[in-house]
Amino acid sequence: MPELPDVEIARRNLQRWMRGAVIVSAHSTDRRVLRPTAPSTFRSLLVGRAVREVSRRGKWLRIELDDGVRLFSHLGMTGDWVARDVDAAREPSERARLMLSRRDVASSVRYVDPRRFGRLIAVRKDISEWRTLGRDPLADGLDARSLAAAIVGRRRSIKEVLMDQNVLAGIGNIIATEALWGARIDPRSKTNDLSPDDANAIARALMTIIGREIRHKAEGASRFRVYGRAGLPCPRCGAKLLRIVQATRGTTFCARCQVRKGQRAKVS
DNA sequence: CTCTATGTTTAATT
DNA sequence: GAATTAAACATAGA
Repeated sequence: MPELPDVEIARRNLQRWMRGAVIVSAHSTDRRVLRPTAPSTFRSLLVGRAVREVSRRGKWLRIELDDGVRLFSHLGMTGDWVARDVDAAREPSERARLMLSRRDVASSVRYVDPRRFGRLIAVRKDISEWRTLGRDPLADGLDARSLAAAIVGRRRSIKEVLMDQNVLAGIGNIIATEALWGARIDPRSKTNDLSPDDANAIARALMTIIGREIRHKAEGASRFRVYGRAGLPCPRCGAKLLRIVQATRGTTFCARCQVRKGQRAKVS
Protein backbone atom coordinates (compact mmCIF):
# COMPACT_ATOMS: atom_id res chain seq x y z
CA MET A 1 0.00 0.00 0.00
CA PRO A 2 2.73 2.44 -0.57
CA GLU A 3 3.04 5.90 -2.05
CA LEU A 4 2.75 9.15 -0.21
CA PRO A 5 -1.06 9.15 0.21
CA ASP A 6 -1.17 5.56 1.49
CA VAL A 7 1.66 6.18 3.91
CA GLU A 8 0.02 9.38 5.13
CA ILE A 9 -3.17 7.43 5.86
CA ALA A 10 -1.11 4.85 7.73
CA ARG A 11 0.51 7.67 9.72
CA ARG A 12 -2.83 9.10 10.76
CA ASN A 13 -4.04 5.66 11.80
CA LEU A 14 -0.94 4.96 13.87
CA GLN A 15 -1.13 8.38 15.45
CA ARG A 16 -4.71 7.71 16.49
CA TRP A 17 -3.97 4.21 17.74
CA MET A 18 -0.63 4.77 19.43
CA ARG A 19 0.00 8.31 20.59
CA GLY A 20 0.24 8.46 24.35
CA ALA A 21 0.18 4.69 24.70
CA VAL A 22 2.90 2.63 26.34
CA ILE A 23 4.30 -0.34 24.44
CA VAL A 24 3.69 -3.36 26.66
CA SER A 25 5.26 -5.92 24.37
CA ALA A 26 6.93 -5.94 20.97
CA HIS A 27 7.32 -9.08 18.96
CA SER A 28 8.79 -9.85 15.58
CA THR A 29 11.07 -12.60 14.38
CA ASP A 30 11.11 -11.68 10.72
CA ARG A 31 14.76 -11.38 9.77
CA ARG A 32 13.89 -9.96 6.37
CA VAL A 33 11.80 -7.08 7.67
CA LEU A 34 13.51 -6.39 11.00
CA ARG A 35 16.63 -4.22 11.36
CA PRO A 36 18.60 -5.01 13.37
CA THR A 37 17.44 -8.56 12.89
CA ALA A 38 17.62 -9.67 16.53
CA PRO A 39 14.13 -9.94 18.07
CA SER A 40 15.65 -9.13 21.47
CA THR A 41 16.87 -5.74 20.24
CA PHE A 42 13.43 -4.93 18.85
CA ARG A 43 11.85 -5.89 22.18
CA SER A 44 14.28 -4.18 24.50
CA LEU A 45 14.31 -0.89 22.59
CA LEU A 46 10.52 -0.59 22.42
CA VAL A 47 9.00 -2.20 25.49
CA GLY A 48 8.11 0.14 28.35
CA ARG A 49 8.37 3.27 26.26
CA ALA A 50 5.54 5.66 25.44
CA VAL A 51 4.68 6.82 21.94
CA ARG A 52 5.26 10.54 21.55
CA GLU A 53 4.49 11.14 17.89
CA VAL A 54 4.11 9.41 14.54
CA SER A 55 5.62 11.38 11.68
CA ARG A 56 6.22 10.77 7.99
CA ARG A 57 8.57 11.90 5.28
CA GLY A 58 8.04 10.53 1.81
CA LYS A 59 7.23 6.85 2.19
CA TRP A 60 8.91 6.51 5.57
CA LEU A 61 7.08 6.45 8.90
CA ARG A 62 8.84 7.37 12.15
CA ILE A 63 7.27 6.36 15.44
CA GLU A 64 8.97 8.48 18.08
CA LEU A 65 9.25 7.04 21.59
CA ASP A 66 10.68 8.13 24.92
CA ASP A 67 14.45 8.33 25.46
CA GLY A 68 15.17 9.14 21.83
CA VAL A 69 14.16 5.72 20.58
CA ARG A 70 12.40 5.60 17.24
CA LEU A 71 10.88 2.93 15.07
CA PHE A 72 11.17 3.56 11.36
CA SER A 73 8.69 1.76 9.14
CA HIS A 74 8.74 1.45 5.37
CA LEU A 75 5.79 -0.36 3.81
CA GLY A 76 7.62 -1.63 0.74
CA MET A 77 5.13 -2.80 -1.89
CA THR A 78 2.56 -4.57 0.26
CA GLY A 79 3.03 -3.44 3.86
CA ASP A 80 0.33 -1.99 6.11
CA TRP A 81 -0.48 -1.41 9.77
CA VAL A 82 -3.74 -2.64 11.29
CA ALA A 83 -5.28 -2.33 14.76
CA ARG A 84 -6.72 -5.43 16.41
CA ASP A 85 -8.07 -6.58 19.75
CA VAL A 86 -5.38 -7.88 22.03
CA ASP A 87 -6.65 -11.44 21.78
CA ALA A 88 -7.29 -11.42 18.02
CA ALA A 89 -5.64 -14.17 16.03
CA ARG A 90 -2.49 -13.63 14.03
CA GLU A 91 -3.20 -11.86 10.75
CA PRO A 92 -2.25 -13.46 7.44
CA SER A 93 1.27 -12.24 6.61
CA GLU A 94 1.62 -10.64 10.04
CA ARG A 95 5.29 -9.71 10.50
CA ALA A 96 5.27 -7.79 13.81
CA ARG A 97 2.96 -7.12 16.72
CA LEU A 98 2.95 -4.35 19.33
CA MET A 99 0.77 -4.61 22.43
CA LEU A 100 -0.26 -1.23 23.80
CA SER A 101 -1.78 0.23 26.94
CA ARG A 102 -3.36 3.66 27.17
CA ARG A 103 -5.40 4.81 30.17
CA ASP A 104 -5.71 1.14 31.18
CA VAL A 105 -7.14 0.21 27.80
CA ALA A 106 -5.24 -2.56 26.04
CA SER A 107 -4.92 -2.78 22.29
CA SER A 108 -2.57 -4.07 19.64
CA VAL A 109 -1.25 -3.01 16.27
CA ARG A 110 0.18 -5.42 13.75
CA TYR A 111 2.43 -4.94 10.76
CA VAL A 112 1.34 -7.08 7.80
CA ASP A 113 3.39 -7.46 4.63
CA PRO A 114 2.98 -10.45 2.29
CA ARG A 115 5.95 -9.69 0.07
CA ARG A 116 8.19 -8.49 2.90
CA PHE A 117 9.79 -5.68 0.96
CA GLY A 118 9.04 -3.42 3.93
CA ARG A 119 11.35 -2.60 6.85
CA LEU A 120 11.05 -2.10 10.59
CA ILE A 121 14.10 -0.36 11.99
CA ALA A 122 14.40 0.24 15.72
CA VAL A 123 17.17 2.73 16.46
CA ARG A 124 18.24 5.67 18.64
CA LYS A 125 19.03 8.09 15.84
CA ASP A 126 17.65 8.95 12.43
CA ILE A 127 18.63 6.63 9.61
CA SER A 128 20.37 7.90 6.47
CA GLU A 129 17.42 6.87 4.28
CA TRP A 130 15.32 9.38 6.22
CA ARG A 131 17.91 12.15 6.33
CA THR A 132 18.59 12.18 2.61
CA LEU A 133 14.95 12.36 1.51
CA GLY A 134 14.07 15.21 -0.81
CA ARG A 135 11.24 17.69 -0.48
CA ASP A 136 7.96 16.16 0.68
CA PRO A 137 5.11 17.69 -1.36
CA LEU A 138 2.60 17.41 1.46
CA ALA A 139 4.80 18.38 4.39
CA ASP A 140 6.88 21.03 2.62
CA GLY A 141 4.53 22.17 -0.13
CA LEU A 142 5.40 22.18 -3.80
CA ASP A 143 5.11 24.86 -6.45
CA ALA A 144 6.70 25.60 -9.81
CA ARG A 145 9.77 27.21 -8.27
CA SER A 146 10.54 24.52 -5.69
CA LEU A 147 9.94 21.73 -8.18
CA ALA A 148 12.16 23.37 -10.77
CA ALA A 149 14.89 23.81 -8.16
CA ALA A 150 14.66 20.15 -7.17
CA ILE A 151 14.90 18.73 -10.67
CA VAL A 152 17.40 21.15 -12.17
CA GLY A 153 20.53 19.67 -13.72
CA ARG A 154 19.29 16.09 -13.91
CA ARG A 155 19.96 14.11 -17.01
CA ARG A 156 17.39 11.38 -16.60
CA SER A 157 13.81 11.54 -17.85
CA ILE A 158 11.25 13.49 -15.85
CA LYS A 159 9.48 10.25 -14.93
CA GLU A 160 12.58 8.76 -13.34
CA VAL A 161 13.52 12.00 -11.59
CA LEU A 162 10.07 12.38 -10.05
CA MET A 163 10.44 8.90 -8.53
CA ASP A 164 13.89 9.60 -7.06
CA GLN A 165 13.20 9.79 -3.31
CA ASN A 166 16.16 12.10 -2.77
CA VAL A 167 14.68 14.61 -5.23
CA LEU A 168 11.01 14.46 -4.21
CA ALA A 169 9.97 12.25 -1.31
CA GLY A 170 6.92 10.04 -1.64
CA ILE A 171 6.30 9.97 -5.40
CA GLY A 172 5.96 6.45 -6.77
CA ASN A 173 5.11 4.89 -10.09
CA ILE A 174 1.38 5.59 -9.89
CA ILE A 175 1.58 9.25 -8.92
CA ALA A 176 4.39 9.96 -11.39
CA THR A 177 2.40 8.31 -14.20
CA GLU A 178 -0.81 10.13 -13.31
CA ALA A 179 0.81 13.52 -12.79
CA LEU A 180 2.60 13.51 -16.13
CA TRP A 181 -0.65 12.66 -17.85
CA GLY A 182 -2.39 15.46 -15.97
CA ALA A 183 0.36 17.92 -16.95
CA ARG A 184 0.27 16.72 -20.58
CA ILE A 185 3.98 15.98 -20.56
CA ASP A 186 5.56 12.95 -22.19
CA PRO A 187 7.31 10.86 -19.50
CA ARG A 188 10.41 10.52 -21.71
CA SER A 189 11.07 14.27 -21.67
CA LYS A 190 14.39 15.30 -20.15
CA THR A 191 14.18 17.59 -17.13
CA ASN A 192 16.40 20.27 -18.64
CA ASP A 193 14.00 20.59 -21.57
CA LEU A 194 11.14 21.58 -19.26
CA SER A 195 9.98 25.19 -19.07
CA PRO A 196 8.79 27.03 -15.94
CA ASP A 197 5.25 26.49 -17.24
CA ASP A 198 5.91 22.77 -17.44
CA ALA A 199 7.25 22.73 -13.88
CA ASN A 200 4.14 24.57 -12.78
CA ALA A 201 1.86 22.09 -14.50
CA ILE A 202 3.68 19.11 -12.96
CA ALA A 203 3.73 20.63 -9.48
CA ARG A 204 0.02 21.36 -9.64
CA ALA A 205 -0.79 17.90 -10.98
CA LEU A 206 1.22 16.26 -8.20
CA MET A 207 -0.51 18.27 -5.49
CA THR A 208 -3.93 17.60 -6.97
CA ILE A 209 -3.41 13.85 -7.17
CA ILE A 210 -1.88 13.57 -3.71
CA GLY A 211 -4.72 15.57 -2.17
CA ARG A 212 -7.38 13.63 -4.01
CA GLU A 213 -5.87 10.25 -3.13
CA ILE A 214 -5.64 11.09 0.56
CA ARG A 215 -9.21 12.30 0.57
CA HIS A 216 -10.54 9.25 -1.23
CA LYS A 217 -8.35 6.67 0.48
CA ALA A 218 -9.53 7.86 3.88
CA GLU A 219 -12.86 6.32 2.91
CA GLY A 220 -13.36 4.49 -0.34
CA ALA A 221 -11.39 3.48 -3.36
CA SER A 222 -9.09 5.50 -5.57
CA ARG A 223 -9.44 6.31 -9.19
CA PHE A 224 -6.62 6.46 -11.70
CA ARG A 225 -6.89 7.99 -15.13
CA VAL A 226 -4.11 6.16 -16.93
CA TYR A 227 -2.15 3.96 -14.51
CA GLY A 228 -2.83 0.31 -15.34
CA ARG A 229 -4.98 1.26 -18.33
CA ALA A 230 -2.59 0.72 -21.24
CA GLY A 231 -4.45 -0.14 -24.43
CA LEU A 232 -7.58 1.69 -23.31
CA PRO A 233 -8.54 5.09 -24.72
CA CYS A 234 -7.02 8.23 -23.23
CA PRO A 235 -9.72 9.85 -21.02
CA ARG A 236 -8.81 13.23 -22.53
CA CYS A 237 -8.31 12.69 -26.26
CA GLY A 238 -9.37 9.12 -26.94
CA ALA A 239 -6.08 7.90 -28.44
CA LYS A 240 -4.92 4.49 -27.29
CA LEU A 241 -2.78 4.67 -24.15
CA LEU A 242 0.74 3.28 -24.58
CA ARG A 243 2.91 1.41 -22.13
CA ILE A 244 6.70 1.75 -22.06
CA VAL A 245 9.33 0.68 -19.54
CA GLN A 246 11.55 3.23 -17.81
CA ALA A 247 14.08 2.08 -15.25
CA THR A 248 12.30 -1.28 -15.12
CA ARG A 249 8.99 0.33 -14.19
CA GLY A 250 5.99 0.43 -16.50
CA THR A 251 4.77 3.86 -17.56
CA THR A 252 1.40 4.36 -19.22
CA PHE A 253 0.89 7.55 -21.21
CA CYS A 254 -0.86 9.13 -24.18
CA ALA A 255 1.49 9.85 -27.08
CA ARG A 256 -1.03 12.18 -28.66
CA CYS A 257 -1.80 14.68 -25.91
CA GLN A 258 1.27 14.36 -23.67
CA VAL A 259 3.91 16.53 -25.32
CA ARG A 260 7.45 15.27 -25.61
CA LYS A 261 9.69 18.16 -24.64
CA GLY A 262 13.03 18.77 -26.27
CA GLN A 263 12.15 16.89 -29.42
CA ARG A 264 12.72 18.60 -32.72
CA ALA A 265 9.42 19.84 -34.12
CA LYS A 266 7.83 17.41 -36.49
CA VAL A 267 8.95 17.98 -40.09
CA SER A 268 6.09 18.75 -42.42
C1' DC B 1 3.20 -21.55 -17.34
C1' DT B 2 3.96 -16.42 -18.23
C1' DC B 3 3.58 -11.76 -17.13
C1' DT B 4 2.86 -7.96 -14.00
C1' DA B 5 2.82 -5.56 -9.56
C1' DT B 6 2.22 0.66 -5.32
C1' DG B 7 9.67 -0.12 -3.80
C1' DT B 8 14.48 -0.12 -3.00
C1' DT B 9 19.21 -2.01 -3.05
C1' DT B 10 22.96 -4.12 -5.25
C1' DA B 11 25.48 -6.03 -9.07
C1' DA B 12 26.67 -5.63 -13.78
C1' DT B 13 27.51 -2.99 -17.80
C1' DT B 14 28.51 1.06 -20.54
C1' DG C 1 34.44 7.24 -11.46
C1' DA C 2 29.79 8.38 -13.06
C1' DA C 3 25.72 6.90 -15.07
C1' DT C 4 22.50 3.70 -16.75
C1' DT C 5 20.45 -0.99 -16.73
C1' DA C 6 19.31 -5.33 -15.11
C1' DA C 7 18.61 -8.37 -11.47
C1' DA C 8 17.18 -9.50 -7.04
C1' DC C 9 14.10 -9.73 -3.22
C1' DA C 10 8.95 -12.71 -2.03
C1' DT C 11 4.26 -13.37 -3.00
C1' DA C 12 -0.19 -13.04 -5.30
C1' DG C 13 -3.22 -12.58 -9.00
C1' DA C 14 -4.64 -12.28 -13.93
